[in-house]
Amino acid sequence: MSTNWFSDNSGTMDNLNLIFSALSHETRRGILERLTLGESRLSDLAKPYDMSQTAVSKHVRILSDAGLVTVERRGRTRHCRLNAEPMKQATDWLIDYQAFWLNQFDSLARHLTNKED
Amino acid sequence: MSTNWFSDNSGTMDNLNLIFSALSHETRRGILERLTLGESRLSDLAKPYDMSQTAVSKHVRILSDAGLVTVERRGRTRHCRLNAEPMKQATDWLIDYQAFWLNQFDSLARHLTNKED
DNA sequence: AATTTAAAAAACCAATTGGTTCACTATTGG
DNA sequence: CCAATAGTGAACCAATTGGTTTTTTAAATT
Repeated sequence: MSTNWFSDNSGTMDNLNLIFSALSHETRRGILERLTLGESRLSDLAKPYDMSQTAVSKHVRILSDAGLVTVERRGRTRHCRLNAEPMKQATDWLIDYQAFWLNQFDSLARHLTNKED
Repeated sequence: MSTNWFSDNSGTMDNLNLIFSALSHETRRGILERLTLGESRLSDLAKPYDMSQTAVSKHVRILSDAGLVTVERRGRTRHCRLNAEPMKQATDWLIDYQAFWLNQFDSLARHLTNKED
């Protein structure tokens, strides 16, 4: 697919892999949702979950690797906050994709209903 | 996160896991992009890729499990086509999420610029 | 009927994921 | 200084992923 109309060969594909992969786990989506309410310490982030803080820390790391969360060290605590800009890459892919698909669907619908082609 | 404003407890989370996970691999996004051009046999789908047809078949299976592709058996060939409706779930999550985030950002911006709060 | 073709199934493998526990490093507070 | 707190790092584990090759099934072709 290297010569497809969608490709850009600018390294954003790798980002998309990381971003979609990060979004594919419920815990991580939960963390992101939580962070829309405002910045949070790691330990606070971990509280609602029935898993070790170490596990949550790993999830945060994955979000951070995907660029979706930034972690600022402040004393002995880590403060996480959203960085939604990279998320836009994912949204854009989906929107573009849907545009193409809807277009195709419209063509099909036009064809089936014989309205204007 | 079971009592979060985002949750719906209606099983769509599992779908989101499958959908985002399916989207997190370049080959699978490539297949979807290819399918926006129209339906395709599995063997044709596999041609551009430097991997076995079995591997591509597995990718298609993952897309199919996520509901993004439907496979119709026609004689000895399998014909794949898009089913973009489930994709809307992913788009909706991202859009909703961005809305919340942008909202938060606006609040922050207002606060920082001291314009109206 | 025999051969080729399309695709899945099965068995296998290395690498990754998602979790654990335990040890360690800082940092804060008494 | 000492104890408690916040967090990471390392080692470990079972399950999953992404690929392979080989086998099998079923349909099309000759």
